[in-house]
Amino acid sequence: MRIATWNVNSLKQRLPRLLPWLDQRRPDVVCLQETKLADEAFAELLGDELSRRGYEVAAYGEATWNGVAILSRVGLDDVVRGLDGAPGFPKPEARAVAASCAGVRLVSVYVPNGRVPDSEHYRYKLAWLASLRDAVAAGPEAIVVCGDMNIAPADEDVFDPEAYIGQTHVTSPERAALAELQALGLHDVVRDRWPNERVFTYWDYRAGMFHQDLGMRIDLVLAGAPVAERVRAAWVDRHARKGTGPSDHAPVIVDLDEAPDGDIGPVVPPPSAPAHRRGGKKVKLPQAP
DNA sequence: ATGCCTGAAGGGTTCAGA
Repeated sequence: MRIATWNVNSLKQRLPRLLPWLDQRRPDVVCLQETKLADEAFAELLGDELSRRGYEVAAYGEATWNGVAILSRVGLDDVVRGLDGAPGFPKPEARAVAASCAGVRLVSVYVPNGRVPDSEHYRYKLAWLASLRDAVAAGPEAIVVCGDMNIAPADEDVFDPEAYIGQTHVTSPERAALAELQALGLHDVVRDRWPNERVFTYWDYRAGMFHQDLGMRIDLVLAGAPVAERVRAAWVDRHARKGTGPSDHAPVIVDLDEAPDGDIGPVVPPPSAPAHRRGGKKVKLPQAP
């Protein structure tokens, strides 16, 4: 079974990239973030295109901002929109949707950005993460939390740790919240597979950051033990960040062995690992206002 | 000068993103 997660930064704008990508990579389950579409608009925009490809859809969106979804062609049951008891800003935002697909509980999440440490937005982010932790703790072991965590788990996950000191995405409380989530038994399957590689999932659109490989790894696939032990491949699809009209995030793709009870999905070999070197030149970061 | 790109809303510009 092939699982993918992708922050598409507007489904409407990304349609010319999403559909060919679905046909090329043929994921069985796709977790999307930043769809920026209300559910009716989602269905109208790509309901037909997705059902033609065999996908069922669990969308949880709103106009303008946020929005998450799960696409599955291996079953889609017990859909839950939002997180129980999660804070809003001030109203609940469309940042989590869960569904069961071929025996795996999937949660597609778009964690609040946080903006500036100690701001209201930052406290909202930490409170939201606490709700996510509680939801995962109440869920099954065969769970995968996928999505844009808006946290770089370690200094190795940003292109220049010194430039990020004091910035959101790398602060201790954020990393501690992520560690709490992982302490429930979730494995960061991409880092586990590539412990010493330079691996990013997000590159700012500006200043040629992608082409210099100056990015961050903030989109994660966190798998419970029964799923993590089935991982056969876990990689970032950088190809999807190239060319015309890309999202600023690349998809993360994870292939699982068939489940013990015999779920069989397509098996496609991953591309060879990129020969990136560690390090990179320093670039001045955009400063908060 | 510096939010350098991109998307969205709404209005002739501003905010948000990480």
